[in-house]
Amino acid sequence: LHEEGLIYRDRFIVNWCPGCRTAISDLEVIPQETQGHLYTLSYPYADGDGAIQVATTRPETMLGDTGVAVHPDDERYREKVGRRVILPLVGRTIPIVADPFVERDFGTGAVKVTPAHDPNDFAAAQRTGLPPLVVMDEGGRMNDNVPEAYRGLDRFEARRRVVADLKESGHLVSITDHLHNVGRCQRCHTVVEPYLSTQWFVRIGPLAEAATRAVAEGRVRFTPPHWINSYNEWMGKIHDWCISRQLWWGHQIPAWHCASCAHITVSRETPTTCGGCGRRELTQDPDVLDTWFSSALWPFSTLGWPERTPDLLRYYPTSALVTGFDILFFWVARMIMMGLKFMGEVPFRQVYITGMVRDAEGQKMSKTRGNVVDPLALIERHGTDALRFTMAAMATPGADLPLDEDRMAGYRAFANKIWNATRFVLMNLGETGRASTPPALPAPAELAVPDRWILSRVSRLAGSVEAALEAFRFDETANALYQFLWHEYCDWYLEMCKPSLAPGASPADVDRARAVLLHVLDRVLRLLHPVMPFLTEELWQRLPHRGETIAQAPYPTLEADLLDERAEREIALIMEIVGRVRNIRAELSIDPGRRLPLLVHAGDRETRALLASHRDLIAALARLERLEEVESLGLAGPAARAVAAGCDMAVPLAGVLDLDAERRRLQRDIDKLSREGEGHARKLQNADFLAKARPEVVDKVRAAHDEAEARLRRLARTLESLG
RNA sequence: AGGCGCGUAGCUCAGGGGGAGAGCGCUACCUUGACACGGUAGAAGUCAGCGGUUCAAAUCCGCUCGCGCCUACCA
Repeated sequence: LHEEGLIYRDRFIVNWCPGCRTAISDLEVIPQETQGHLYTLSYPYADGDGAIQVATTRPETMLGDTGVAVHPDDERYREKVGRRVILPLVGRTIPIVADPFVERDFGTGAVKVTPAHDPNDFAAAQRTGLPPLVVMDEGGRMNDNVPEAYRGLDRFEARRRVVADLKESGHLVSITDHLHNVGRCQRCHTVVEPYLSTQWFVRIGPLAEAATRAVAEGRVRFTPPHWINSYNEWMGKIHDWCISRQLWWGHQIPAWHCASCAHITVSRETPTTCGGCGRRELTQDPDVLDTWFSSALWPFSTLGWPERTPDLLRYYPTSALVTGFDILFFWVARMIMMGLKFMGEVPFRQVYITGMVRDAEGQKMSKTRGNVVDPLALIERHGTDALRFTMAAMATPGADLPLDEDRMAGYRAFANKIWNATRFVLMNLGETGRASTPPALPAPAELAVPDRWILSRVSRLAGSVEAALEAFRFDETANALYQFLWHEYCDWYLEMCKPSLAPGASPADVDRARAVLLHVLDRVLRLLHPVMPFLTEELWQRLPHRGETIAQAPYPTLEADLLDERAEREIALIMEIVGRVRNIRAELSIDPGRRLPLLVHAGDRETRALLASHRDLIAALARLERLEEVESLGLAGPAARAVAAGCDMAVPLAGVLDLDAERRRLQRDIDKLSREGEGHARKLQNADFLAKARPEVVDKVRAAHDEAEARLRRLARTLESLG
């Protein structure tokens, strides 16, 4: 970079931390809104009466003033330009100059110029030829360039003394409250001082331009993409980067100073002679590089660069960088710059910007801030996997994630649920559990509908998980796994399996159930492994499995031959029937242990066939005494009624039916259906809707409307029959 | 000062032009041989407000209010 003129050494205004006694970059200065004061000072003209008034928030810097500036077009001061004023307390005479950087509307329209201690003043001084005068040392104390009374004083003590003395001498016009941003050191919080010193800089323009282009061309993609705006905005107004630090830790700058001449030798190897005069009295520059400069090289420097090692060739560029937006400029942008510069290619194809974990007050957690929640304490309370799962579940792209311990507790319960589900499977495996490899999945023809249903569902799950991971949707990944494992596998499939595993079940049923239970559990554990690595490994090892570790087991993908829409439809209807019976039981306060008779009138042949083949399953899930298919429900007598997709149902409750409760229950269902039906009807009566909406939407609404109406009629009749 | 994002159930948050969702919490009942860190059923929202686009808006657009963040050399 130095050979190409992209690194240079210059005497320039930098951000200086008097606490750390080093230069820092723009990014390391944290602006903090602070209630301060605006001091208006009066500088008398050297050649006659009167004075010019200037305003400042840092009165101590007046000791380093070498001029006063006004706007060239400001009528009030036009004839003052070129005159001289006497700097109070110091006695130096300094000129009044004109420069367009002055805001005519602010303060008095005249500004004191302290080139060595203010970036604007420095720039203006370079344009107008005012000399810089450094009045502080590296620790922020006034140096020997100020009158003796102030020498050695800390800058804030000097401020008090200067103000007091100006007041005394009549040069202080006013003090007003003033809210402004004060820059503080990111590391030690000391107020940063703009300070003239000699430092090394990166000429950032060409590097930033290439990096901006790479992102614009899509060679690096951002997730979520809106971060590109921030990236571009920063790149657009970037300043040269001060990379030298007066610190001890870091890469020492490979520059050697000659004791005899002013030449500086910059070299990869330690030079033996000065590149300027050829003598041998060389000392290496004591400064080190900004740690972020070294970090910018990380994607290739860690892989053996500048050698073209096999690692470098294979892993550069890498596929994705996962990181936080707080180091988007510090690190990500600079890795792109340096990667393009030295490798001729971006360092990564994708940047996934995570949300920021925040504390209970919504504050960013950081080591510097000291408000970090100890992850070990969270792990102690909820478990490692629960913590990790929570992070994944909360990771909506673009949103922060406030730490929610209640939610984490919920995911600990989920981990416990998985543990118990696996325990159930293990205790039902019999000799299958002692086999070294999992049993083969039976042929589809030998599988029961619930088997085909759960296999179809887990295959679909693998497909959604893959899509979610591809899109960096870790929240969708976690939620899909949670929903499937708890509410499909545990709530329904395990319950559906129990009859097949009960004593007295046929050996064929037992084998079939074992094989499917294991297959699905194995798949879901693998799918879950990236999000709950410890639990899944522990459980997987206890199941019959192939391979050393679940981490190396193939990641499941959608298996099209396992998809079975018919089985999914059938199970959905079974779930609805069972749900209706459970609702009747709960709403009418019927003893949960009591086995109920259920009369069903099927509306079509398909439903009739379904009922016939799943009589035992429905009876087991709904805790029925018997399931009876009837031609008509009219003769059922006192009974709780319900309608499902393809059938009407009645639970005869002679002698115990609470008619009022039953009426309320039915009425509530009717109300709900009516609201739905009205919404649909309104649309279907709207000619514009029928004409302009997409046909499939119209069809969908019409079907939903007809279904709602049909159910509504049947429910209304039922309610009427109650009198 | 510019830029970005967010306001959806009591809480924490998904969703995102056509049926308002999840977890936790809440209510009722249940110790049923995997699991009470559990089960079943249920209550609960003017999707911040106003206006616009559209056959149709929580969803798109504009404005307002509130909150958060980033960037910035007004002394």
